[in-house]
Amino acid sequence: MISKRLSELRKKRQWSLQYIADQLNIAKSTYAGYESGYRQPSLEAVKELAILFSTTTDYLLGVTDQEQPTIELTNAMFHMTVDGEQLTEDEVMQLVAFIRAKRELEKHKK
Amino acid sequence: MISKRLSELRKKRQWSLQYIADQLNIAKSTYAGYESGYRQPSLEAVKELAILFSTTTDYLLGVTDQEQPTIELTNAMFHMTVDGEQLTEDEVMQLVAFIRAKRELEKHKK
DNA sequence: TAAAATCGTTCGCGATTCGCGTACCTTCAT
DNA sequence: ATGAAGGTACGCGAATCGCGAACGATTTTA
Repeated sequence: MISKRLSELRKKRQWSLQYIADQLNIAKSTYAGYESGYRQPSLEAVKELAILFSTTTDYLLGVTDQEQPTIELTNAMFHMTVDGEQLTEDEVMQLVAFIRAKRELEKHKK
Repeated sequence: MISKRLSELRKKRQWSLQYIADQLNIAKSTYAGYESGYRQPSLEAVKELAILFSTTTDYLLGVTDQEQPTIELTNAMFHMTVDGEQLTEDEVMQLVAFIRAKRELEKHKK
């Protein structure tokens, strides 16, 4: 799974094997092994690859299928900030109400 | 890092080493090795542990320090939904404006 | 156009690390 | 006392790692 993900991400960015190997300070053949599935990267390497590709380790490992996480606002089991300041539960609910009202309005416009 | 995280999460849930080993179908000593730092779990094990603990692999690996992800709304590099429906970039910006205005108002109330 | 560089792939080697069973020590309930 | 359960530590064989080297195919440079 991770081999597929790495291959996709690298090609999308048009990076070479050597470039990534240099970023992680490993041999080209080592990284090539990750993509071919011949080798498994160390946990540390997985971590660095996620950062390099600006994605999450969950995506690389196949825990999730989305390169960037999708958040359902009505699910309050996560935290959000605006300008670095935490949103309260109330504020999240107000946001949801705001979006719903706005959509309702647009539906009637048509 | 992962050893520390695993140890914390397990103790918080008051689970035994044996229980987790059973869930992952590995030996107790194997999982114990993960917590002591004597061994590193396979990528597959990391994946399963994240699911078992209801957290993310990013947290286990120390990419992030939050058990549940925190999202900065002004960073538009992620996706959000309300009632399963994707928010547009415009809508996200409106939300941010809404929160900022609300906070400004509250600041003046005091 | 010839030479050199870059790219991706594969393989063997030595070294490292894995997963398991086992043994050991505590604590607690029988 | 005895046994079950939790946690820790270690040796062993097996599996896997990371690296350098070699290769053919393109692309770039001289």
